[in-house]
Amino acid sequence: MQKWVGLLDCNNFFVSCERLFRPDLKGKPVMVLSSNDGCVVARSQEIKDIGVPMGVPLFQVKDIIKDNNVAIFSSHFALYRDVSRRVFAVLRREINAIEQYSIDEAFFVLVGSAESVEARALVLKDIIERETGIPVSIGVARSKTIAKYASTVAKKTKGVKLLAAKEWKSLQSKIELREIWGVGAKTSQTFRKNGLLTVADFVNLEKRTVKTLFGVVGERLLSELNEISASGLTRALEPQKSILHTRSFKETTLDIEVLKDAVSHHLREAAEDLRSMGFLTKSFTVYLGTSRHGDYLLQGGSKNLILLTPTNDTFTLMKEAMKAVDGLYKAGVLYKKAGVLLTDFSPAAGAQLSFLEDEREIRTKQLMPLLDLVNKKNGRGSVLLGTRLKTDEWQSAQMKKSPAYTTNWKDVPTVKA
DNA sequence: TCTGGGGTCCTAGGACCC
DNA sequence: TCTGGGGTCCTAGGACCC
Repeated sequence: MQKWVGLLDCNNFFVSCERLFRPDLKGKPVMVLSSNDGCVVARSQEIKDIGVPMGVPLFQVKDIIKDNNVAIFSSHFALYRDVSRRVFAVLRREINAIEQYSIDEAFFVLVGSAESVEARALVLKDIIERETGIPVSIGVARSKTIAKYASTVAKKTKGVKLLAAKEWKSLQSKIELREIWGVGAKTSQTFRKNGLLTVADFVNLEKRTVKTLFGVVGERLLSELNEISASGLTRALEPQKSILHTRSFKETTLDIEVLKDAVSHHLREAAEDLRSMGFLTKSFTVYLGTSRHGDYLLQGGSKNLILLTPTNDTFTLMKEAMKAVDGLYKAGVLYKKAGVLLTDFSPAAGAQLSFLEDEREIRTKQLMPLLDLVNKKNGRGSVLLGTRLKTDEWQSAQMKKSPAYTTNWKDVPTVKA
């Protein structure tokens, strides 16, 4: 029995989510923008065909939008996460072990002959599309990296592609290394310097040579491209290792109070995520950033804070975070971004009690679950800890956001008969 | 005028130790 | 006069991904 790796990939995922509730946009050009409506982060097939690249700033494609009557949406993550959850719930029901790799992709294992596995993949695609309304593609091969490539072929053909040894070998001299998952701009440049352009060039190298020139990453890539799986579905079982909350501001700011407002907002949300995952954090980082474009490029900074006792208590974290902002802040610098990164997790259940914990800490600790419950019921941010400025100076601009069709009762569509 | 946010893994280099 | 080297642990930052 042969063991295969499948990769399920949702087509133009954010666009497909928006189209679920706007069926009139099927077959029409649609884009989804990043926060602040800054760049294009998802494109319908029609937009890709016009030649709009991924990640391009919105202002550079204004004319194209006008000329082609493009429908535009601000990104709406609550909606995408909810649709994602539905898609992978169906996949999980059909295939017991899956490794969700991103909001719109998951790996899984299939066992059997090439013919039977391909037939199974076609059925899976059909079931998911029928039950969720989201179009998907499936790539199948003997390793994740090849399955990933197969899924790009699938998108251009009937939606499912199984790449077995013979066909894969015949393709190798036609596939550039840059097209391979894990080979970015930097790595492909290094490859080129060594005279390696295609997959065929690379897989013909000695294992020892690859290790010397390209390290463990290169070595792993070599075996993956030689149909020897270098990583199983291990990540499926491993807990998340960090939580990052950050956002660019609408406008730059000189004001430390605005920065504190933003940092405390991100910290509240990150701590809420942490609690919902059942973790404590022992180490976290506060970032203040400047614009990536302009005079203050290197003026930002970050501070890593190590806690005496692991915690998920918003108050305890907040105190430290505000001190960190005081330490990082430089007067006269135009800030454009702030964020919080939580790391070094441990399970909240059965955590050691600290003798240093005072009365207040114990009381607020009991408050946290209640706070999360209220916010879950009434929407994030309905009850807040700490002060909150009246300013929305640091918030992001979202001009084109779709209604919260699936995550907020007031936006649920009604059917009229 | 206008350029995202949320992740993972790896590596180089400093601090420290014997 | 002579002035090690190897190990570990940690962190910041790079590279990559969607």
